[in-house]
Amino acid sequence: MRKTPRQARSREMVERIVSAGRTVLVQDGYDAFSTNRVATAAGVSPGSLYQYFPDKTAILDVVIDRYWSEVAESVAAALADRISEFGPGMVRATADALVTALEADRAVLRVVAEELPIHRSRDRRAALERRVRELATTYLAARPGSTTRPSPAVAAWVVVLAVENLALRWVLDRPDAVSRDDLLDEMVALVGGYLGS
Amino acid sequence: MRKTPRQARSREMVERIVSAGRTVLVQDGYDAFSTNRVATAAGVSPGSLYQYFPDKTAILDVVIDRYWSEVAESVAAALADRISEFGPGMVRATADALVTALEADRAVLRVVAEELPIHRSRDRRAALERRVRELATTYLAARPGSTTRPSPAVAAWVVVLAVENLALRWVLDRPDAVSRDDLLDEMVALVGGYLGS
Amino acid sequence: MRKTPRQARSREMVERIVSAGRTVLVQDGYDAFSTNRVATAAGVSPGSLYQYFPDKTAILDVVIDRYWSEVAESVAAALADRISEFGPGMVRATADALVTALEADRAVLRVVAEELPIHRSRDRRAALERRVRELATTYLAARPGSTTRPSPAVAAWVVVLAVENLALRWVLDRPDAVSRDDLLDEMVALVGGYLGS
Amino acid sequence: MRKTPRQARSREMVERIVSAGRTVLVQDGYDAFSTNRVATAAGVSPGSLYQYFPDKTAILDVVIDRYWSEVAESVAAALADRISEFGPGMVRATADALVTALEADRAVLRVVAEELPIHRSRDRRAALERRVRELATTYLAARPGSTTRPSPAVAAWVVVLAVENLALRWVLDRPDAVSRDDLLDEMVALVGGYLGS
DNA sequence: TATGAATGAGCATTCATTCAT
DNA sequence: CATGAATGAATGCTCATTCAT
Repeated sequence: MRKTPRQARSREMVERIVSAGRTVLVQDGYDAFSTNRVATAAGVSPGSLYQYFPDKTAILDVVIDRYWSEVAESVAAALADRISEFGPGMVRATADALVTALEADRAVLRVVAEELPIHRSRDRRAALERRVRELATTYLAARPGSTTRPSPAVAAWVVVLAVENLALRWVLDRPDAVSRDDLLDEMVALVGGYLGS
Repeated sequence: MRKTPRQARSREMVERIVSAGRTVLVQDGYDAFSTNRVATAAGVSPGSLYQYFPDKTAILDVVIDRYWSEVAESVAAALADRISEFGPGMVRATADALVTALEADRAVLRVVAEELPIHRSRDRRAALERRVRELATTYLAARPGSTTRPSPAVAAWVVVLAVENLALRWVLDRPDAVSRDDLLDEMVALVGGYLGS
Repeated sequence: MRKTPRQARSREMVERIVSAGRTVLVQDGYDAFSTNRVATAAGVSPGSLYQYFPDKTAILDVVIDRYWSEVAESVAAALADRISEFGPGMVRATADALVTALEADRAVLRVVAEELPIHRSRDRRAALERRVRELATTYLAARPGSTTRPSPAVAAWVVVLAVENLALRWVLDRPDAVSRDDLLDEMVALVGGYLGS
Repeated sequence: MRKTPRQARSREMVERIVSAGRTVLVQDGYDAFSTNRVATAAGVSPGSLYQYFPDKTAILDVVIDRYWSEVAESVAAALADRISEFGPGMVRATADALVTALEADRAVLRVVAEELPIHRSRDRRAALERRVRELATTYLAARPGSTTRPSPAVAAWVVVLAVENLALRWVLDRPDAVSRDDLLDEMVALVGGYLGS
């Protein structure tokens, strides 16, 4: 008698493996992220990994995907929430959501953003940026005092990248001179000054 | 009669090895950066590598160092050149120097900035950022219309990171929507707006 | 239906590897005792060695252990068998057992006793000596005509070392002047004369 | 102007190299006895070693030879000195000389007798043994109460090996239970008892 | 002779992947 | 499906020896 349909058991296994992968990554670092270690942590045999993932990197990719998806979800939600409310409140709320999301799992962030080669995260980060950029472009095109220069697309590119990287570096480096509030203030000032609000 | 003094022959070998390291890195990627491959590319035996470098990472470190040193030198020189000339000209010239320097060897940049585990470049990039940030802090503290908020240190942190990352991403991603001139224009606008010029 | 239980397969592999190790040691010498060569001789891949042994020396240790264990077992058994029977019969029987045990695998003895750095065998030989010495000490303390000089401990030290080395050298060097019977006769005379029987 | 004839300079170099070899062996151990290390210690280049020695082992052989030669010289001298004086005095004096000689350079003995494979010393030790054995055989054949059993040759083989190994092990292991005087006493007793003096 | 840079075969070990059970 | 023993190519590195200078 089968307790769970095949589909569900698959999901369970994938879940176990990904979760073990995350644990190994966080606790032992990227260099220790070996198939044997992940299999052991997942309580399965090395061979079983290959029933659910084509190779080692596929497991890692899911772990990374998951992290950036969560960040993207939070940020997009915050931005969408405030998109109609023109002005600095929206910038601050979005930046706040981003910092909060990045900080939610600093253990993973540390590995993903410092130990891994960047290209492992590239697609996911690009997706996050594109998503936010599109919302921002739309917003910029629609806002009342919209001028012709910079074009909404270019301005969105600039703003999104600047804010994203400032947030990332702040979370990773925790510079003494800059408090969380300072960070948000400066981001608002940066964006505000640039867009000439 | 000695054709080449000993010192020079050493330098030659180091040069050959580092250059081969660069080639391997660019052509075969970070994962293929093995001592045997570097030795083959350099046309020397594996053992010879160890006459000039203590281990594999030392070779890689020189390749990386070399890249970031060139970037740092260009940017610091451009900034120092224009530091007395307050205003947008300085920002544009510095950003221009940075983009030019980053573009000088895109093949290496691609590997160094995307394939390598980030911590391999971190110290070098941190040094570059610190150097520019210190110049910027000094400049900001000295400029005529200096206000109290944001503090020079914080403002320098924001400006340097924002400009650096924008430049880096532009060189790496070459976004269709943003021309080189657009990029420089936007950087000037971003910094100018922020600092309230 | 499982043909061989897991345990047995493990033992089989260990056996194959140790046996191949012995072969390599005997046929190619200690210097050629490399993991690759042992693996080839065992008909397994180099990686498989490490499923059963932590490193190269562990394989060698088992080969050495095995040899000395067999010798120790034979000698201790012979000695224990005759320990109650005071006098020359015991000495002869024990020495005989020792010579027989050493001769059982002269090929291994040659390598173990002459090619290996001595410290590789030291613990095992020391254990063998200690074991026999303790039996001898007990015997000497208990025997009827026990005198005070030499003390049983000292006398046992002398006797065990002298007999062991004579046997070892005889087996290794096979001196023309000394037949097997000569050897045993002389050992009995040596020990008998010393202990003043 | 040549200060020293070629022959003499050769001797000097050989001396330097052998002496450096001894130093490396004693201070760094057998595993560190590499040509580079010996060359450095001798203050010459690795290549120069090969002008005086065919290969690495030849250097080591001289170091070992030298040690055993000194031991052989002392023991043979002591034995020759007392050979006419029949009885225990001779045994004691010879054994004493042996122990003294072995102890004269325990640093070398430690390496030669514990770290090196025995076969490296074999020929030299065999020569020492043969030399002493011949003297002993002659002595035994000539001594007044000479019996037919054991034959002088066999008796000499037994006595020389037993005494040599007892001395060696005592110097190396320094057993608590056996003082230097004990050792000599026991040797005299062992030999005396055996030869029926 | 003396040099010492260069050699390169060889080593012990790892680990993603496979496949017979 | 799950297993896990077995694989074997590949790794970083060493060091006795050579040979052009």
